[in-house]
Amino acid sequence: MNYSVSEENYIKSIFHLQKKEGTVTTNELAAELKTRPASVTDMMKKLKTKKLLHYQPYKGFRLTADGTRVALGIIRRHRLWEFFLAEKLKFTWDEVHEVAEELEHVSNKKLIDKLDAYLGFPKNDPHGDPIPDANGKIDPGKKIRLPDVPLQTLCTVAGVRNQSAELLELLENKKIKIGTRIEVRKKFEFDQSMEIKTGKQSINTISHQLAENILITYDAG
Amino acid sequence: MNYSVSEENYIKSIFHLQKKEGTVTTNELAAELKTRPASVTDMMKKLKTKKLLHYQPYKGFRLTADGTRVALGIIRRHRLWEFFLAEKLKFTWDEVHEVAEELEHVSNKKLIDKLDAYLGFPKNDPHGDPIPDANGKIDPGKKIRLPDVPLQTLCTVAGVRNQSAELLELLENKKIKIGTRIEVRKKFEFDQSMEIKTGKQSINTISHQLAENILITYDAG
DNA sequence: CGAATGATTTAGATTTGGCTAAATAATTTT
DNA sequence: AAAATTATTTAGCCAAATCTAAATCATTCG
Repeated sequence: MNYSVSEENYIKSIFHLQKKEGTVTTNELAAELKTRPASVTDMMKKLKTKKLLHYQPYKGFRLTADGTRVALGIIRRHRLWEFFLAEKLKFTWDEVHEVAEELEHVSNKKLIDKLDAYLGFPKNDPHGDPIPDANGKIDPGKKIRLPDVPLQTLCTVAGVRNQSAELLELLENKKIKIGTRIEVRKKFEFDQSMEIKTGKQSINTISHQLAENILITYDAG
Repeated sequence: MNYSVSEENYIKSIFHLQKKEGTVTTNELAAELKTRPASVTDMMKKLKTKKLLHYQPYKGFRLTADGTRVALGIIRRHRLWEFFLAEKLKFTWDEVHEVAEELEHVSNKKLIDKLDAYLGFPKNDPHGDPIPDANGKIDPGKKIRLPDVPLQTLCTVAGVRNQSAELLELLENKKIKIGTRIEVRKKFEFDQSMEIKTGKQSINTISHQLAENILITYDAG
């Protein structure tokens, strides 16, 4: 139930990286944490035994539901402290991150919940990022249809507009499901089809009819 | 310039123990920190090389001026957070200590000075203990004459009421100087002489004339 | 396809803080 | 003053989190 500063930093980094990539590699994480790949492997084994991680050697990793819950707790603490530092202590918005990096590891739940109340249950930190509530829920952004997403912007599949077997079959074929990270690379004027990148690398072309039935949000958390 | 959580806890405990005893022993410190004497010895060696401690093997230890400065910084952080928790987050006074134990190790100076300002530069924490200012100074209690001190109460010699060679000779003989910890054990009605304990163990009898010329404070910090 | 390249893991060392057991110093008792 | 007791230190281990170097797996390119 309680994690070391080091474990928390790993969990947090994995959370942020997998938001961008879906799955995280050893080298990516080592670069992010300014440590060595060998150290990452050691920690991954440890986090796997704690059931916070899906991890197969050589295959990258992603957080389990438990891991995600832990990550959201850390992010909640970080962003609440950022809000406090900016709002109450008059730090400028570019100073808050560094200080919050230290404060976020104080994980007393009562402290954080009381801080939240004291601050008036803010929805966003000074950088505009959403603050998870005491249950780890992030106020979901509005769902919008894929054709309305700007180019080169990362977003996450949040739902579909109908449940027909035909649509689901197509989605399955294209490996698109709830939670898949999508970036629109090109929109073709001729037929309104679009080229999208899903997950880490696969490039796909989808029709306008399909795109219209895919709902996304910008911040799945 | 930056110390580990473990080092800080040792420094803080030594500070508090030596306030009571003048000098601190290995076993005392081990009991206080719920660790083993052997671990204490290891840490003492380390803190000595960092010049925070006066330490001769088998002879106990006390903080150097540097060590005291560090200790006051930790205590400042602890007590400011306690004040914040009670005053702003509505923790009860008996809950604040435990949470402040964690927050005190976040040692960003700007954070603490801004917190101090935000709180209105409080002089005492919710337990009534004095909060050192940004320079490590504690608002000194009033100096009072030794005969006015209640029995069995620890206090610290803060000055004398005259500078005569005769008085200084006597003080030297009784090993009483500025900073000496004193506790009054008995007061004899007959001649108003008193029995005092100085430092760790030595018991002394001093005359009323002498006692009247010794000034003390309750909290030397 | 198979070799080269790059990513990842294994093996072994280091640092920090802690532990136990044994040795030694200091103090107290007889 | 010698013996017994208590306090303290030394010696040798352990675990966490890191590192470097070497080995191994996976992929890509000629």
